[in-house]
Amino acid sequence: MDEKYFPAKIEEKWQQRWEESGAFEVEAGAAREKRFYCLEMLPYPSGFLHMGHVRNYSIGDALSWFRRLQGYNVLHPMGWDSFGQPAEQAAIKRGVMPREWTEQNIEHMRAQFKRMGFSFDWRREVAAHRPDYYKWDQWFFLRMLEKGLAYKKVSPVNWCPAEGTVLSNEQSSGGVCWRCGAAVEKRDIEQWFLRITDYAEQLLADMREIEAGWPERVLTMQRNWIGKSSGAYVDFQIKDTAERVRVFTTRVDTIYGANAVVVAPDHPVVERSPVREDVRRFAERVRAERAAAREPGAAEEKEGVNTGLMAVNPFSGDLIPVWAGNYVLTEYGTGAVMSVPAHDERDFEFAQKYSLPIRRVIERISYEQPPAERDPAVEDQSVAMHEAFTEYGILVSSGDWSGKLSEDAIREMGEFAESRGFGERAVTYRLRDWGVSRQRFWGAPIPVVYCDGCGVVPVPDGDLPVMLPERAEFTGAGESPLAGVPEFVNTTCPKCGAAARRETDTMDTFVDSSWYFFRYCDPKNDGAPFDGEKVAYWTPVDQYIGGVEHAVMHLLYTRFWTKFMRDIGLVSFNEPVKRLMTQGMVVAETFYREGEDAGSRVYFNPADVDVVRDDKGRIREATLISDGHPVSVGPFEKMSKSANNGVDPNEMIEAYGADATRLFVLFAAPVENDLRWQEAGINGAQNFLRRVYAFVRRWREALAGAPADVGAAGDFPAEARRLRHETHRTVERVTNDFEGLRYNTAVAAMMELLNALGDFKAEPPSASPAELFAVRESVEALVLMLAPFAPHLAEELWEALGHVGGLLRGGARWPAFDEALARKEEVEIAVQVNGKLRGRVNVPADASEEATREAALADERVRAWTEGKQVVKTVVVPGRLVNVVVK
RNA sequence: GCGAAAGUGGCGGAACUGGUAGACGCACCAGACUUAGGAUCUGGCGCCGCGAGGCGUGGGGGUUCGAGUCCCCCCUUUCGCACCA
Repeated sequence: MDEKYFPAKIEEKWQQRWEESGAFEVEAGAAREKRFYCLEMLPYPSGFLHMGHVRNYSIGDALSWFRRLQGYNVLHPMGWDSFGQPAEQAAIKRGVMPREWTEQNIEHMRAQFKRMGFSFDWRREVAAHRPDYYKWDQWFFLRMLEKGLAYKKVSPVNWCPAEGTVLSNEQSSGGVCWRCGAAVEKRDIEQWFLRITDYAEQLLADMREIEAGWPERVLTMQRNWIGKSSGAYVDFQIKDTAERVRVFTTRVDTIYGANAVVVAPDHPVVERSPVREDVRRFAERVRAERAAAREPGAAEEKEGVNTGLMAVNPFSGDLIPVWAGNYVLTEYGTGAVMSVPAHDERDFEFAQKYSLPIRRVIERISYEQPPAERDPAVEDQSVAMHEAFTEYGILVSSGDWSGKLSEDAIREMGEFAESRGFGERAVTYRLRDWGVSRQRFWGAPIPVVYCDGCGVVPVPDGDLPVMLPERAEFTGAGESPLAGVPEFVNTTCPKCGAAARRETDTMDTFVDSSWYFFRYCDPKNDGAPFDGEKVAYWTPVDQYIGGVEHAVMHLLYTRFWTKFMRDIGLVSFNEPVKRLMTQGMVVAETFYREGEDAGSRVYFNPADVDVVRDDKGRIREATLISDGHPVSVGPFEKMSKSANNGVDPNEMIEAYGADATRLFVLFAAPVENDLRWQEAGINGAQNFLRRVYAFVRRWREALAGAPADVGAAGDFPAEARRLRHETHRTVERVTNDFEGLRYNTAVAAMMELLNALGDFKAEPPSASPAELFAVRESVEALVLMLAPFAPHLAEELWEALGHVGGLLRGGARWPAFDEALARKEEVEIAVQVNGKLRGRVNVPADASEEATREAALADERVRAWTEGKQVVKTVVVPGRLVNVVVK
């Protein structure tokens, strides 16, 4: 053992050993109950590891080590979400082909992962861009096509007219092209969709199965995203025409209060309007305003135009006007609503603005007096209504329905509409079908062929994969670069053999990530996406770890994909992930000064900047320490691959070692909190490791002579008993903390144990067998518990303590704790007088209530406070406190 | 606007089902060892007070022998949804 702790040396040594021994390579085997699938969201191979990655994978790696040491067969794989735009951007900017660029990045990042010492089974690596992977994307697509779950429809995309190219939502944010600033248009193109809406109900209902293991917040977001809403369609006849306008409402019970039908500005019924030119101009203006709006979807002031059309309320027979309104969305429901200002906030606002009548038809249920029936002849019954009454209640002024409760009326009126043929009860969802077409090069080609004679023809399974060409023209303009590769486009029809054209759209990269973790179970299979038995052994995933930003997209898609896989017999469960943990972001304080060149900024290392904060913790002033001059201050910025201000993990590894870096990110904050990166803290982590190292080095030789079992150790003196108690208590705490991924407190507990070891009085050369036993037991437990956080050092110390074969191959086991030893022998009891802490007494842990009370009352300080007072009562909480109430 | 979560020292954060608030660490202060240290070790470290003691978990009220924890009102922050009919 070296005199000092040299992380680089130790880490290199063990990374090599792990590689040679295949320490992290696993196969299906053992009992299913003793297997554990630990999964972290796979990264996009940008080429650089950032602290967010380090955090994400340190969390999973620690859990994997913990389970392995507990004797589980642990699958902990890694792969690459390697399709997607940045590779095409690199091609446009630097002329390097996407495949080459991606492979280089993967090489680089894999090396970085290895330097971090993450315990991945690299033989199982998958990468979305490799044909042996995307072949199965295509295979799944064909299965969906067979089941009618994949279909084509015309749908609007964001289109930059200046460049003639399709943009993603992100690229067209603010309604302008991110590159040239031209106003983005909506253009209709035919695109492929997957019918996720067929699964809307299941996606909601099956949340029951994962409620216990998923963060409430994620489930809520998914629930909102799916947006189930039960109500009814009702048809309003348009007077003097054969047309009907269908509206969707959840509150059909309020229909007698409808003062208008309001349609979206581009609703087809507008064609019938005598003032359709006005409405068209209105629609145009609304569209323009939306495009110019800074935040898309932000609420605008309600506006509308009276179309001059009249509609018949099918329940009451009332004739009401048809308006076009900017607050009615084309995309939701039927693009038309009935406006009931008395009982809907938006309609109320609209009615106020245009002075439309407000008719109250729902009253709060009152048990004292029956609701007042209002005179139906009087239009404005908004007496004392300052806002809409949106609760359920009792119907009034509603013809035969008056007197009914909202709940009953909603059901019965829906049924009534159905029986009369002017409506139906219905459930709608906000969830849309999943558009998977991308007019891009770097994605899995959609495996269909267009033939003049046969139409849309699926590529036969035997012809998969439809390979991406190696090269293409990348200009950033026009349609998918694939369309410019004749060898790709021109093919023959699989059905009739005639000349045909391939689909040039590729799939959304979320397709790749919807099922990748099944492929890890059987990554080399070339006859099927995976072997059913292998997947049955490993899945569902026991613990999934990733960022909240995937709460709806990825995590909803993968649930959908799993249900589809179940329906075609590939898996036998409903939900792919039992437990989900969403870790917080790593954020960095960045400081910059505007540079010489316009728009350029000079960044400073946060460690060199002295900060003054206000009482809210916000930065008020920052001073560059090196030269004492003030610099301007930036807000906290998210450290991410797109930000060039991140902390480079390589620098951390070089300065402190991978072990200290890992330990620190897990210790610095609870895993679900955001972590503000402050380099100052990391030396604390390194210091801890150094002290563990020094302790082992000091005791190593003496411990070799420690008795092998308790029996041989003899009697334990008080101090050794105390140490054993600390050891067992710490093992208990750390073990429990692991179950809840509470790494910060687990590390704190280990630090306490080291402090206890440091306080241990005996010196190695003169320690008694019992003392040696206690120290050895403690140190070994500490080293084992350290393995998930600092695996290199743990291996090194485990070896130094005389164990051979390494932690995993050598059969080391997570320490067990003895319940009895984990309990204290003697406890400190707080003594309160009238609820105020006045003293502390020590009593045996098993002291009776009476004995505890007596000890408390006998305490000198307590007596000073109770002297001459009457003791009204005493409350004794065994093992905790005594409260003496005096008067 | 609606919904959810959260407010604890200078900072990150502990505190099991109501029971000793501030574990552990960072930063800071003092001392030791050093030619030196941004290394290491020892001690201190919520606020006020010389002290006894008092105050203290965003603010206000309540329940209780006892409240960071439970209840009510308010404030602030973060996140999500944002005209979803």
